[in-house]
Amino acid sequence: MGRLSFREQVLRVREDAIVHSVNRLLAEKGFDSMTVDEVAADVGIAKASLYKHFASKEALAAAAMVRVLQLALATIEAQAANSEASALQRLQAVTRWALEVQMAGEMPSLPSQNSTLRAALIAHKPYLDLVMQVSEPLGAWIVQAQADKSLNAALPAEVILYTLFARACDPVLGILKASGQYSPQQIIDWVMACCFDGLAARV
Amino acid sequence: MGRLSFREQVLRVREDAIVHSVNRLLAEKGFDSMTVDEVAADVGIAKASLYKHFASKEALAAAAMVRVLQLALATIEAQAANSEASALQRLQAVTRWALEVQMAGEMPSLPSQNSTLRAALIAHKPYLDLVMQVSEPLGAWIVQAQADKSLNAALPAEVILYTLFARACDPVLGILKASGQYSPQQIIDWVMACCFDGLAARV
DNA sequence: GTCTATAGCCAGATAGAC
DNA sequence: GTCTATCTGGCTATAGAC
Repeated sequence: MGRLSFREQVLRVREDAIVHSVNRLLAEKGFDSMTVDEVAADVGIAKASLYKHFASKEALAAAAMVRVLQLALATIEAQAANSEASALQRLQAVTRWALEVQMAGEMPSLPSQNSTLRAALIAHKPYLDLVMQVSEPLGAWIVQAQADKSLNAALPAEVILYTLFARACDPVLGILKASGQYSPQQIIDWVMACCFDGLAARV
Repeated sequence: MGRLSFREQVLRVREDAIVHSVNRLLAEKGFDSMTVDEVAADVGIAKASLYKHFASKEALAAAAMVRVLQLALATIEAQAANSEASALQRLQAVTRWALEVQMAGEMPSLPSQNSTLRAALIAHKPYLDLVMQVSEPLGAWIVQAQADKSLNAALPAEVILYTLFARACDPVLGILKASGQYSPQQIIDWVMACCFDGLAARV
């Protein structure tokens, strides 16, 4: 990609700041409770200026999702480059990364039930492309881990993939974090254990 | 409890119809996307009449939660009466019941992030009491199952309890159901396996 | 208690000057 | 592109007749 002009760099930095605020507010309050006024106040610009950068509240949410998916993709690529790790270890590393992001209050949570938001997301090509790019290597590792008998082969790969996505937003983390009794690391270890080892005892 | 007058019975039936509609709409659209107009239309009465029965939208949601918690309590009591079952089997039976309710589109899902709703719920004594009444026997069974080594004893009972509550609203069910590829029974079996056996293969 | 009609408010989006 | 000020629609909640 070519060099950006000064004006374009300024634009880029401002939009990054906006997306970062949206990300945090989505993680904290959720899409429905987050207001565009709050986003503007958090960034420190006028609401009308926000709308010069993003066409709608849904577009803001989509940008936040794109950002976190890009980070996920980077994590996945780092795991792919680690030739030491098994498929299961790679899946666990990516899952742990997602839990750490959520624990840090930076995992945007979108209501799967809001239909206008869903429509906006599936119409947003960068988002869809990234979902594909993320799902592909994860799906391959799942199949591989089932083949080497480290993942439950009785489950369709699809079910495992969806479960991993769902655990990235697992509300249990927020509840345990809010209780204030345990360290973030401890909480993540327990949620990882619930996910991969299950609640039932292992013999 | 004494007999109800005819008027009181009519009132009761109408309120049951309201709560049932709220329950379904909460499961389908979530609290924020559900409107009081929709509830009124679904019940077939005027919105103003709704407000004669329930003081606010939050009160409607609380009533729906109370209803589902009462059903959960009945399921728990049925399991407690079943002297054949082990603690783990009882927990699994209750979890399966919750998944079946969700699969039937009747598990109300409330956003944990909406603060006004949270405030209304914790101020609603019948709701809080039922949460306690449900948590108590479940907690006891968890401790018992950890003692007899059928549940993972390395996890705090609290973590397991919260995880079971979270799985009752697991979005994975909705995604798999929406794909239309699998039978409800099949989906529930898979989600149960993910929850209790974990994603990793058992040796 | 039920209805119709409406108040009141809030949040998403825009107009138009600079 | 940024701002202030405003529009607009939708939603919760209520007034008031019957």
